[in-house]
Amino acid sequence: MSAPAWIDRAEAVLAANGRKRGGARRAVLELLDGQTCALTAVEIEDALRRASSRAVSRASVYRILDELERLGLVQRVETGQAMVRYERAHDRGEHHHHLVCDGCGLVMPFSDAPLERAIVSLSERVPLEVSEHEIVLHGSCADCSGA
Amino acid sequence: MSAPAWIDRAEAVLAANGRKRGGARRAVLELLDGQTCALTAVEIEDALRRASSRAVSRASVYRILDELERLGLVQRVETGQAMVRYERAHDRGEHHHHLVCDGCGLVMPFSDAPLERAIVSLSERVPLEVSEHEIVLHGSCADCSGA
DNA sequence: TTCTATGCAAAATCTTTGCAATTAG
DNA sequence: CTAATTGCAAAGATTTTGCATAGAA
Repeated sequence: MSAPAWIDRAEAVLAANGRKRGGARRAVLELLDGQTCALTAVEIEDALRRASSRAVSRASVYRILDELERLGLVQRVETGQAMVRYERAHDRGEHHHHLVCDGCGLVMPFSDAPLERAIVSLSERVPLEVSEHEIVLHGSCADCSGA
Repeated sequence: MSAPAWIDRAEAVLAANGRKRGGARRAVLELLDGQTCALTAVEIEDALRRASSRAVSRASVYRILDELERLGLVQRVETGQAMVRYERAHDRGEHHHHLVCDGCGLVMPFSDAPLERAIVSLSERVPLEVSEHEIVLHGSCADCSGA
């Protein structure tokens, strides 16, 4: 899948921008590289603290995420849950969006080719030079619908 | 357009839920009814303070928006600009999404039938009982692209 | 009267900054 | 040695809550 390892590309981009390596950022990159969906800054901090990897201060998590976002290495995901979520920027081709259960807060990824085509087509007819798009479907997951 | 006046429907729903009328909420409803796109809580507060209408405290604006949202009368819009935006819930048929200029923060509405069809179709194939969906296209507006 | 609506100010959250110490190149 | 990286604590910004008063039914 991410053969050219996203994490390697990230390090390359960082180096190209005159950045030096740091343990905190490395830990964040490794964590994000292993995720299948978006995490909040707090979830990232907690995961790093627990997962033995290496604890990283809250402020650093924010600073690192902010920087990675500006460099296009991670993408913000607004799920309408008060906290912003971040995830690895997708390599061309793999691209997903999110399903959010308003009952329990569960966030799941999904992707749909027809939808992507509709977006691409639309992007050319709109008064904005589109660079990104985000789609979030809200509803009730199986567990919450049943309960 | 909104012949059955959204504002009247809102008052009806509120009454049906045992709510009493209040000047602050009325002012918020009137303001939202006249908007073509989403506003933040602060923008709403400022608009009311200036527009002579009636000043409403920040806390009340939040409480009112929160309540209107739970009753399905207004919809939250996450534009990735730190503050949540709110707008009148759309009557069936008219339904729009948002274009956000990451350069200047401009937010514009747009709608696209093919995209809506793709969403509806997709909603039936997803592991979530979908009740809402939100689409945000990010990019650079004419002014910002030129400059 | 009784329950809702509001304002004000304090509190809670999430995020950003300032500063000093550390570390990569 | 110089500039980037981090942690910690303080500061900011946005949103929520507690409490007392005013208002609608």
